[in-house]
Amino acid sequence: MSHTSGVRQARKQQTRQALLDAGLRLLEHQNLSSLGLRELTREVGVSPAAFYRHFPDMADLGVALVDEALGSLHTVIRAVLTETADADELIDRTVAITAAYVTEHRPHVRFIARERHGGVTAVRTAIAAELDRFADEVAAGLGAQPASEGWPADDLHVLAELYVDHMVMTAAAFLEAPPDDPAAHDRITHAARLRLRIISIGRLHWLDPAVRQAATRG
Amino acid sequence: MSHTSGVRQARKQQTRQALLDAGLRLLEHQNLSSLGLRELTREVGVSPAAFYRHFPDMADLGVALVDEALGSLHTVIRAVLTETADADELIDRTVAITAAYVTEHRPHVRFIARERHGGVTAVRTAIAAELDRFADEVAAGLGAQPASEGWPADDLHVLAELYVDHMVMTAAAFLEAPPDDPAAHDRITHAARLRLRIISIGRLHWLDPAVRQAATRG
DNA sequence: TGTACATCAGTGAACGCGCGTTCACTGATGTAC
DNA sequence: TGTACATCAGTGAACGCGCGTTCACTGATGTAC
Repeated sequence: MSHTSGVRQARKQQTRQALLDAGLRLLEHQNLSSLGLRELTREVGVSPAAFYRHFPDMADLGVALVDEALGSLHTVIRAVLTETADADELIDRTVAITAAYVTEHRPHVRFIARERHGGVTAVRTAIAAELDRFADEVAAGLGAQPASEGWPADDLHVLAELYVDHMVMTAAAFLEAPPDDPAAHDRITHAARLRLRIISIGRLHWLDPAVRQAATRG
Repeated sequence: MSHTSGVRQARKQQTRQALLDAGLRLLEHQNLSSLGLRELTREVGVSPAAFYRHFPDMADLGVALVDEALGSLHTVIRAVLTETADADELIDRTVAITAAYVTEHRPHVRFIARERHGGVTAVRTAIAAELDRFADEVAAGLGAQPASEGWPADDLHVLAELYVDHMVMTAAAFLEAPPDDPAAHDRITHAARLRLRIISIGRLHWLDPAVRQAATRG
């Protein structure tokens, strides 16, 4: 029978984690497609061949990093969506959580932003799949709100994608600012809230014919 | 006196352009940070050393590609903003122009999406600068509209950035779809219009206290 | 128009270097009895 | 508990290869007179 918690397994996991951590460190200033296998194992302090005990290639390590970066966010998103009823509070909490996530997981967020449209197909696909799942969860959350009455499911999903894209956009903005610049932090927070509120208001009046007509007059 | 239109200059420009074109071709499936100098000159059919007659390094070629990809869009943006008064028409034209630009300049758009958050600082900076200029132009256009009365300049700029980011987001969506898939094209067009309309409606009712209060009730 | 000299885009060879992958191996950990 | 064998994460040497950069060069184009 195979053992899953022995000393050997634990040590293997440690090395695997060291590879992921070192990868994230080295990817601060470069793309996954230019990260070298030897460069990575040198950083960790193992022989180049050791890499193959954990990943078949770099793309595979990248996919593991995607999971590490985004996998834990699903429960957070569901919690915020179900616990928060008030729209303004939801916006503030969403922006605050995004800011906190960037502060605490800066290298992970940078990796996602950098590889979302990067040159490694498997990684791009993995990121897109996670973001799609986020959109599904947000769509489910929106669908449960009274304000969504009269919305076609398709359009509700477009709206959910808009919120997700906006979250990513805000995370990227926090990323570009220096980590210890309160003024920049506040500016980005303000902008993110403003944008979310505009979308929220637009959403609420989407089905109001009088409002729609006014909107077309620009 | 230096000659700018001689046979020699023209031939030099041809080689330079061949390097840019080949670069764009090779960057379809990889990042700039992993594009090799020899790989590029091989594709063009010149010796590796010839590269240095045109660019000091790959980052510099990347910056030239940014200019090629985004430089010509400023006049387009200004034209659309000043010529179009009706909001719905502006939305439709913006989406149509975005779709056309992706169709006609697919490799350029892919390059921008890929390197916007990529590992080459000089290129990232150049892209950010161009997008900032777009936002300035959009902000100026919005400021000239009667619907912008009562908006602080800062918030108007946030709104302009939202429109620009949305344009990039839409371009990325067109990019991910197969080039010859009318159904996907229509779906993305519909989603892009819907999102722009929601933002447009939210913008118009931003300063309406009754509407804002309703929005916070979610 | 012709001639003598200057410019300079592109060449081709050479350099040292780090790369990804393979392989037989070692020795600590795990298993069976 | 002790022993004999199996497993397997990590090693270290070796391989062929393509890389970026340099340099003196060539020969077509440009300039001066």
